[in-house]
Amino acid sequence: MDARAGSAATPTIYDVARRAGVSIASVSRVLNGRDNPRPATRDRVLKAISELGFVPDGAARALSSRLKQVVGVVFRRVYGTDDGGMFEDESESLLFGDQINRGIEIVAQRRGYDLLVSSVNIDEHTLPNRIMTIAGKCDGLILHDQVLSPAGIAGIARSVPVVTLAGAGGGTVANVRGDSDTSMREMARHLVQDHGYRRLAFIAGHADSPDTIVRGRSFAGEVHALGGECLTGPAWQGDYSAGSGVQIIRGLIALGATLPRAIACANDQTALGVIYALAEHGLDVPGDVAVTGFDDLPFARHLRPQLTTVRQPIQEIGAKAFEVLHSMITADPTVPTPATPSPTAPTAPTTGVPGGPAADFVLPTKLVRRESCGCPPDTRPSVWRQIS
Amino acid sequence: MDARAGSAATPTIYDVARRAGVSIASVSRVLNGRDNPRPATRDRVLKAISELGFVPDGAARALSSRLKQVVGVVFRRVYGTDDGGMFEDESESLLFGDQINRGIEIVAQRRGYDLLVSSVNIDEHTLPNRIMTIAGKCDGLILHDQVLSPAGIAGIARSVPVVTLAGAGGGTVANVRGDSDTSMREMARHLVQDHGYRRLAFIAGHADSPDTIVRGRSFAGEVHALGGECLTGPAWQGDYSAGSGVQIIRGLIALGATLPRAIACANDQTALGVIYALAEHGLDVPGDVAVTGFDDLPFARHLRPQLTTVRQPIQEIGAKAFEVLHSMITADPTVPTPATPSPTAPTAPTTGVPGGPAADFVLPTKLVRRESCGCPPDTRPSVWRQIS
DNA sequence: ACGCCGGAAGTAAGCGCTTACGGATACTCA
DNA sequence: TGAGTATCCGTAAGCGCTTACTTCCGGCGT
Repeated sequence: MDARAGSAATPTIYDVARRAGVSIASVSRVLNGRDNPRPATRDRVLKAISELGFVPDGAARALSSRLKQVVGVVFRRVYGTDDGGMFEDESESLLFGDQINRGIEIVAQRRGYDLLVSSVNIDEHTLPNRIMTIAGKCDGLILHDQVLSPAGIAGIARSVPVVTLAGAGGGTVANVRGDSDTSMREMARHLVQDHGYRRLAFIAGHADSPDTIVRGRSFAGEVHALGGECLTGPAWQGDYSAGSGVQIIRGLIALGATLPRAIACANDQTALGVIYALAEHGLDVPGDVAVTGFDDLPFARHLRPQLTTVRQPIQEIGAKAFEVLHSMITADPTVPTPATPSPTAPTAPTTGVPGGPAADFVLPTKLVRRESCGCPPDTRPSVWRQIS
Repeated sequence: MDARAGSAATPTIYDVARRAGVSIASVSRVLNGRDNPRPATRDRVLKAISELGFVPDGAARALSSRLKQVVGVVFRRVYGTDDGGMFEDESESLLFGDQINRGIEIVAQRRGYDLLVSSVNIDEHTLPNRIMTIAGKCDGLILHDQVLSPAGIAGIARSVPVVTLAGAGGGTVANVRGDSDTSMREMARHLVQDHGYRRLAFIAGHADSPDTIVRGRSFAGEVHALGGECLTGPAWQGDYSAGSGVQIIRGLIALGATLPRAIACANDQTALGVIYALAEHGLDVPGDVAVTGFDDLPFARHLRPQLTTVRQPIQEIGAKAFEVLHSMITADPTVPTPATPSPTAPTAPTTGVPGGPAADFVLPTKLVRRESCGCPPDTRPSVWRQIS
């Protein structure tokens, strides 16, 4: 009456049960560490499991328990501006986004979750489908910056909890980001007041990235407030890649433009490109032009000159994103959140209220002064050169 | 008779069917792009789907179709030797392994598969469980070097197709790796014949990593064959981290040992550490000691001196691993492979025979001569900090 | 006109688990 | 000793899909 007689196929819980002489319920119980089964039974089951090399099927488990223990992470496949070779690997090379993923993974693991990662090419025409497929395979989604339009995000947030990174948040989607505002203002003050630069510029990242918008606005705002001048606009539009930094500087120089005394970049990679292009033309950093970054990626302090930048708690951002998502997942018994986002202050406490309104979590950042802004080089033996 | 009346929960295929006035079978058919449903029907279904924001459940789909369209990737969480700070981020920073994952991901995506990534701490006591859980969530596993003992690998390979990276292969598990032998012999020849070095050394990676074993043996073998001397042994045992390179050199110098004229390292990161430690003691590379790496990670050519190393087709290795795994998955109708591995030549053709014996795929590598071996420098500018 | 045939759509049987329920069994205590 | 109670374990009903099989329907040949 039962075809489950064979032993050829990968073993199922039925095979284990038969072999151990118990019911599938008992097998399931020992599998899940329930304490009902008494030791003797448990041992027989365990024995059968190992003899058969049984591995419980995650799909069946997920279907039955309504929990996949998988979170999806979608990030953008980067194709930065091509500068002709020097940085071609840099763009495919794993930086900011990957560090965040690492942070997510480590925390997720502690909760028994695994990461389903997927990079997307933003102008892929099947994008909606791709994201849908991914959403179907996990309990929740973490979306990096610039992978989906706000409308698209809202759409898929109808069926799966979603946390965005450096996004806008709103609706039922939560958002986690570093505090760009405070630190970029501090950066402006440092450059204008401490170093006395009057003519500065800001190189932006992807045009519609919330982070770059805040960074640029805060920086320029503070510079102006201090009586300085801050160049921005199309000529200063980059895309977060080193290549874009190179192109912008080369373009400006080719046009015979007078460079500003200091250039703040939307991120470290752009700064890397800028410094490279400047060196190419014999310009000294910070002697002729000061340059700063944002993120404080590991390579920032190996650069020459060491890069002044803003440290973001990268892994913490990832960790926070997971925690927020996790609380949405466990608190989600299908009760759609009433919305009404509530921006939270830096070092924001967790939403707390399970199922409560989605929020915007902003983590503190920190200005790291090194050499590229004009500060004196660190003279301590380099081995001890810590992050201060 | 059916409780599926509510509309609060996330919609299922039943909700879509009801709304479109068709059966669930039809919905499923349009979902899977079958051509049966006629346009009119299809449109109604599509409409219902988008109105409901329906996302098919991956677990149910997987359970029913016996295919999850997910491959697991397990890699080791690296905690290299601590050198006191300078390279602390390097180890958590994403290098070789991540590049491979990227390669896997891109190819997997083309086949509709997603990646379930999981890092493991090798001395975690729940490791077997962790891996089992992961295995249960995917159709096949790609195991990076050093994540599981050969016995452990064989065990889980009983229930899921497995491909190892830079492993040993054998049994039913396939293996993919770069050709360390040919290129390390070439490296030895270059160092001994072209540069005339007679006294060299090889710094190994993790003791039981197949790759480092081959690298060391081939290098030393060729050096000896050419009449040179090659130091190896405990004093030259590293762990693939920059920190281990630093410690080894410091140790040697502290002991007052006479350094060899050239040091070949098991990978680029180790070389980075070695160069750093040498500079620390005022030794010039390659003037006093030549140093070489392996992998050709992006940073290798930004080092100063630029690193002579062996280029591995990193992303290709990942891509190949996926392709091999994929063919195992689709050819696996539960028929255990008869074993008998058949080593394949470089640029190995795919196993071909579905369900055929597992194999060892070795991809070609290439010696990249830059400055650290003593060759003349490339003239492009470098903004990367001199390691000193 | 009738029976056939082909394609569209529906019915229902699982896929391999978890778990609510309830039956057995073994203890406890009056 | 018998009822009451705790424990252990088995039965069976899904979870949300895919798909083999069946039904239905309209057009065809003769």
